[in-house]
Amino acid sequence: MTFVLVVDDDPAMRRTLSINLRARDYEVETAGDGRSALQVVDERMPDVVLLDLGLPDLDGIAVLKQLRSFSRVPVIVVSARTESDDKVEALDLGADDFITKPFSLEELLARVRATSRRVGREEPDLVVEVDGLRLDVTDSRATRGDTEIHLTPIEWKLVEVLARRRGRLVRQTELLTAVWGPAYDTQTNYLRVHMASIRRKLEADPSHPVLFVTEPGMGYRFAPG
Amino acid sequence: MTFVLVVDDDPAMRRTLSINLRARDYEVETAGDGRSALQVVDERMPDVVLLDLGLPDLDGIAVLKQLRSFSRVPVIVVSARTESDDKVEALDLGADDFITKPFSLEELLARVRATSRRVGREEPDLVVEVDGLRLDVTDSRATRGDTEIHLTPIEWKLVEVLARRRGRLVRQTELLTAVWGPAYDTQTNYLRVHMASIRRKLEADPSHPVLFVTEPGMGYRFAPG
DNA sequence: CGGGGTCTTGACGCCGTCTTAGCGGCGGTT
DNA sequence: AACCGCCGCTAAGACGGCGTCAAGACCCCG
Repeated sequence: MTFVLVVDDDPAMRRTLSINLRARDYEVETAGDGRSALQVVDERMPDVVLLDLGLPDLDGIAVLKQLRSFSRVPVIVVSARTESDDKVEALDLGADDFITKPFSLEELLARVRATSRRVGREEPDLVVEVDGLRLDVTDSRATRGDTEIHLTPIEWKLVEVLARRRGRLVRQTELLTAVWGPAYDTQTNYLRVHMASIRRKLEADPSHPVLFVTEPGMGYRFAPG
Repeated sequence: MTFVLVVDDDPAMRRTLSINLRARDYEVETAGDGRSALQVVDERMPDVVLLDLGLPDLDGIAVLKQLRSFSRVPVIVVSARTESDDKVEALDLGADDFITKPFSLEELLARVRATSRRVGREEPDLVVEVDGLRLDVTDSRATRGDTEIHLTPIEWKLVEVLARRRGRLVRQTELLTAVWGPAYDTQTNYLRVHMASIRRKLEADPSHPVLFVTEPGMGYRFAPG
């Protein structure tokens, strides 16, 4: 059964959606503000989140941003605002879909179906060990032997994207959009600088990298072993 | 580079979308009717399809239905009709997103980004193995036995285009536009030079190529086996 | 208000890649 | 037999990408 989290500050809207979703055999949880929404996502891992942008405490956009920092749950943004800027921002921040009020219930349900259709692949814990170095990506912990190695947020994000496709080439554009957003997909000097510091921390010999390999003109590859 | 197929019966719309998408570094192909759209999807496997519902020959819905019978490519349906029934039908038939005309270009681009990000690299691996030589095109990796072979970006692009149509002839014009853009589609000397270095790296006997065959006056063919 | 860590930005040198031009071989045509 | 188009091949120089460093902006926290 699909588990949906409805985030909206309007109790009537929460109620309407709950009733209708439950009638279609969805399991439903609701949240009236951003903080509790984030909490529910963290604790109960819903399959889909319906996120209203007009929330009392946090801006809906801010909620989305925070949410994406720890979860990849599909998010459908619901908003009264039709400005395309809002849509663009939400979608680029990691929203999976966008629907404007007023909407027909059938359309919403169809979008929920379309979005949750893709759900199912639960990713295993991402841990890599290479001669003494241990990278626990899901926990954001790195150790060599017994000593802890500290990586900055940007470094972790890069390592994460690369580790998720280990062995495969990840293009510069992809790394850039993953960390800085689509607008920065030509700023390759960012990559050069930050990949350098990643190597300084993780490579046995930073001047001759074997873990984080450059593919000139294309991207980088995380190639342990 | 993301490869987008634009399906619309209105030439002006096709043109507008092509120009704007190409300006953002998308590779674009267009189709004016359902049949050619299905053909392009079959032959060239785009990463995203923008599908207009009002087509001359087949109904857009019918196109979507047929398309889903053989491909899982992400489809964004574009339509002038705002009826929620249409949206529901399209989404349930396997469309990944729905956007109504008139739309802002930025929103469309954001939806393309969101869709292609979501689907990620689910494309089946394109791997070719011929007596000791292994070409993994999706990973951009080439090995003979245990030794890694390094290809440059241009070489990979050429190999990729050829491998995608393995066995079939690919015209010079097409290779040239794929790598250097439409403005260079007569610079056949580029092809001569770069095909030479591809052969030097990948062919067992570069002076008697069997994998990358020249079809004089027409183009090249990747013919493994 | 001050300080440590992080990120951005620009400059520089090195090195591999791409471009460009020229030459020779091969085959078809007249 | 001579010519012409097309292709393979080479090599030199132009070009651009990458790593590196350092200075300054920024931000969070005390």
